[in-house]
Amino acid sequence: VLETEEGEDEEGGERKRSNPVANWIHARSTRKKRCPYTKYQTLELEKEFLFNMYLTRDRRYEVARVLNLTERQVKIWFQNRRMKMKKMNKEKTDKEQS
Amino acid sequence: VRSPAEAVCLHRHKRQDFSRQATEVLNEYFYSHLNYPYPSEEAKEELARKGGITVSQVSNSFGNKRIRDKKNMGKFQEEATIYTGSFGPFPMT
DNA sequence: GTACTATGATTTACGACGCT
DNA sequence: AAGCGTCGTAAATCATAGTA
Repeated sequence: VLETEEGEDEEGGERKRSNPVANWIHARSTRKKRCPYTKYQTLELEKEFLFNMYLTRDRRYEVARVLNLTERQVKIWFQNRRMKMKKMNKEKTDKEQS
Repeated sequence: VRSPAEAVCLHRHKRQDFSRQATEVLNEYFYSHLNYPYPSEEAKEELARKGGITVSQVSNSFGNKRIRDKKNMGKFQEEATIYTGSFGPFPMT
C-alpha cells in the first residue's frame, strides 16, 4: 500500500510560510471530514503508543487492520499523539519554573 | 445530563473563562489584524504575557475565533472594519 | 431544575516543509 | 524519489460555564 504522500500548495493559515498567496480558491472539497474514533479504537491506539511511540510498518498495518482504520489514519494518529505528548511535557516543565 | 464525577475522570477540562484583561488583549489583536489574524510565535508570547494566559491558550483562542468569525460571516468582521477598513483572508502585500 | 447558548479545549486530517 | 518526521492550522466535536 503506497502512501500518496504530499500533495501541493494551498491551505489557509500556514500559507504564511513561503509562497505569497496565489490560490486560496481551491481545495476544501477533497478533504475527508473529521470522524471521531470510537472508545475502543482510541484505547487500542493508546495502548500501542504506550508500547512504542513510533510505529514500524508492520505494526501500522496490523493496528490499522484490527481497528478498521486506514494505515494513513494510524500514521497520522501517531503523529498527532506525539505532538500532544510534546505539548503536555512543555506545559509540565513550564510549571516547574516559578 | 453529564455526571461530573465520571466526566472529570476521563476528559478533565474544567473550562474557565478568560479574565477581562486576557479577553481584551486577544480581541484587540484579532480585530485589528482581521486581514490576517495569524500572530507569529513571538506575538503569541507577547499576547500570552499581557493577558496572563499560556501560548497554547492564545493559539486556541485564535483558532476558535478565526473559524467562528468565518461562520458568522461578518458579525465580528463588521466590528473589525471599523479598525482596519478592509477584510478578507489575504496577507496583503 | 432543564434547555439552550457561549466558549475554551481536544480531536481528526492535511499542507508545507524537513531529513534521510 | 519515496516516505515518515514535525509544526501550525481548519473544522468538527467535546465538556462545561453561563444564561434564560
